[in-house]
Amino acid sequence: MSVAVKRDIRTRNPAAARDALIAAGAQVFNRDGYFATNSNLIAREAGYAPASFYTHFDDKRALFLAVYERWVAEEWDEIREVIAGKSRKNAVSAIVDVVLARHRRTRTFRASLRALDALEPRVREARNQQRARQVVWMEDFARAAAGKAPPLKRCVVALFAMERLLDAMADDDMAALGVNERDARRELTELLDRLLFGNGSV
Amino acid sequence: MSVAVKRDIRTRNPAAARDALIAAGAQVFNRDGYFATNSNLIAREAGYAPASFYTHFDDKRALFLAVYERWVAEEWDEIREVIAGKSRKNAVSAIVDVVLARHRRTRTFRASLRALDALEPRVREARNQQRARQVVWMEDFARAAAGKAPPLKRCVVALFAMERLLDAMADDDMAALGVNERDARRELTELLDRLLFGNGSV
Amino acid sequence: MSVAVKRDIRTRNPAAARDALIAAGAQVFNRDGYFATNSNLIAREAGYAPASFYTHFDDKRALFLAVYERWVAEEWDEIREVIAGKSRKNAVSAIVDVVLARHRRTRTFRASLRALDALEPRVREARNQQRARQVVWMEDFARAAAGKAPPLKRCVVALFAMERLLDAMADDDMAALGVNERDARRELTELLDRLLFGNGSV
Amino acid sequence: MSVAVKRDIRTRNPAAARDALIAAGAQVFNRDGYFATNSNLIAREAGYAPASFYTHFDDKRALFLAVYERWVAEEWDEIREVIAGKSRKNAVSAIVDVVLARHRRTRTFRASLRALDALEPRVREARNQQRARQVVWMEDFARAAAGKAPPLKRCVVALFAMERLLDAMADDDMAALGVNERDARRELTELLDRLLFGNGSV
DNA sequence: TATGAATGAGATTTCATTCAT
DNA sequence: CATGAATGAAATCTCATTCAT
Repeated sequence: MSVAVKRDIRTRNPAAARDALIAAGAQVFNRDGYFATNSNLIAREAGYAPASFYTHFDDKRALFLAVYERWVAEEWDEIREVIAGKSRKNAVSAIVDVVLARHRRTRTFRASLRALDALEPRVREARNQQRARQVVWMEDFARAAAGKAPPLKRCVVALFAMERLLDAMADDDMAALGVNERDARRELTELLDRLLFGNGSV
Repeated sequence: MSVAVKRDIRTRNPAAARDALIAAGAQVFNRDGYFATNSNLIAREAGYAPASFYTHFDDKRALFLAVYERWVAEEWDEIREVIAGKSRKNAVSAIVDVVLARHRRTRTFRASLRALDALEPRVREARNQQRARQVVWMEDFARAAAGKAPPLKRCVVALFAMERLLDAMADDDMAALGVNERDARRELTELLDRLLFGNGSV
Repeated sequence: MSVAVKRDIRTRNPAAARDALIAAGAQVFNRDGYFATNSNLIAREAGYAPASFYTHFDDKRALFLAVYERWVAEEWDEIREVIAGKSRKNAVSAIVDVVLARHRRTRTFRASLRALDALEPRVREARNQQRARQVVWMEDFARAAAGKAPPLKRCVVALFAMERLLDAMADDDMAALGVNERDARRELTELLDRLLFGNGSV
Repeated sequence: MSVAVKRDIRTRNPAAARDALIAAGAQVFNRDGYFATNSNLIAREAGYAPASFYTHFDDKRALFLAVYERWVAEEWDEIREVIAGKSRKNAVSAIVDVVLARHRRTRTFRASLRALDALEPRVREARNQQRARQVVWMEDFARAAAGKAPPLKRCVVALFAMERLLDAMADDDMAALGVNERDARRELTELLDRLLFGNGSV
């Protein structure tokens, strides 16, 4: 039986169980949203009994944190992969492509993330740590491109603006206001360029 | 008895009941968050029985929508009041003051709003309608100030950027990344100025 | 249907519901013991849904306290009733009869009581308040019988000794050690007499 | 590693494992109470896995019994040790000292004991066997002191009274009723004296 | 004998919603 | 319109016990 086979692989392999729960969590959080689901369902989707959830995570919140961490790691991986060997200009465009596609695939997950950001201090911390990493990366990128990095405050402002604009594009809020994606992308690129390099051309 | 008096006023006065429920909802959503509260509790805080909630609202979601609408209306009122008789330059600064203060007072409410934005289509629609109004206002403001309005796409981008930056300031995410409020405000103002008027000085 | 009739009587009568829950609790605590039962079951036995339990009591512990209070009140009532019009000597004997019979009917309940005494501060307090009342009663009784009351410390000692001896008799621990009830009663009476009146005859 | 050493000693040493479980049980029952703990936790505190518990005991109840037996044995040991070479009068006082101190150290354990007494027939039996031994000891003691033993019924009554009074003192129930320890001890001693030797002086 | 992992069964509790008055 | 009471449905979490190694 397939169930038996499945069990054979996973049983007594806690790392695989954790993994399966994180994968199921990612899927379910992104399908139903954090608040519209529960640990029982996620455990079942991962192929475990409800009680087994608690062998690996303290509660739903803890699983969400793990899912978020994996989500972030995957984003960095994807970005690293896609910019390898690309020119600066093409790199920016490729990053926007990648992130926008990811955002579109994880719309409901991101909504939960935004909600938990304000509700769960641990999520907040994790997000701000992630942003700090992004700011450093931005500074390095700008330095490599223009010889010197813009002031921290400008990078941070650029980061938050970009965060919201990518969300708005991925969630079709831009479109709802009558701005098509091509224009939105161009405006975003220009904005980043101005902020990070202090001029209007890429 | 005061309770009796209270009842006398409210009983058989559906508008007052609706009002009281919206006020209680605003308070509770901002204190406990949308997901951590329930219609029974809100009804009680408004001075009504749980069942009475359903006389006025279909469910918690419907109440949230009404609270959001009132929240938006209050913001416009506050802004209108504060910019009356101010110069353009002072108006922008005053608006930031007012919105930032409001944001700080309604931090948990806004978190729920961001979450519901993605979870409840009706909330999404309401927010985008509100944004459409804001864009029109921005265009008018820019036109009055500079003779001509920037293209729609630029206004929309400015709006989303401002939305996120004000949230980040009010929620202390800027501070968490090492940017103090004064700098953040200056960067925000400059950014808006560049986007709406195409230059770097206010 | 009898269920419908039952509902008709109880529905929308919170005092009756509370009452029914206390009665069911008394029965179930005495049948299964506090730790071997649960609020769902008690609610069902009282004719209510599990959730209804929480309309009337915070938790199982709170119900236990209410059951204990009723149990104590009933004991005083029974004693009052039985000693009415009896001579001093006959009164003591009648009280022992009544208490012993009650103890035998409530053996498992008393076991839970002894356990909770140490586990739940509120139960402890309630029991010590009850003991304080009993001590006052003893002092009054001794004063009426012998002209003066014995010192408090002696009354308290007498109370605790009596408490344990009645428990031991009712629970057949005396019998297990080879002491029959008649002898046990005589020893108990003599002990009380010595303690309260300082001599060996009643 | 110390953990490895610990394992080396215990592994494949069922007696040591049993021992460790009883010791952990004694500690945990006295810290958290019988009903507020579980076999998984006790096994972990003993340094074993949850499943190992079942290699040595059928269930939590069986462990409790073993803990009780050890508790009783330790009491006899302590008493034997402390009365060695003491006069009769000093012996009684020393016993009260020892037992009171033990009771105070094992307050929560005793509470569980009193609860299980009525809930678990095996515990009941074990306690009554222990009481039978105590009665024999009392008879011997009285015989040695006064030439002849009091009747069984009197010894049994004395035992139960003493049992409760020592519990009440150790649990501060005496104090709660306004009787200080010194007075309580004097009353207890006098009571025993009267019961066992038929007079009022020690 | 020892164990890590897994789980069935179940207890506690919450809450949106209904219903009779 | 207002309501107190009641509850079905469900989510969270616990724990004794089993099983394969």
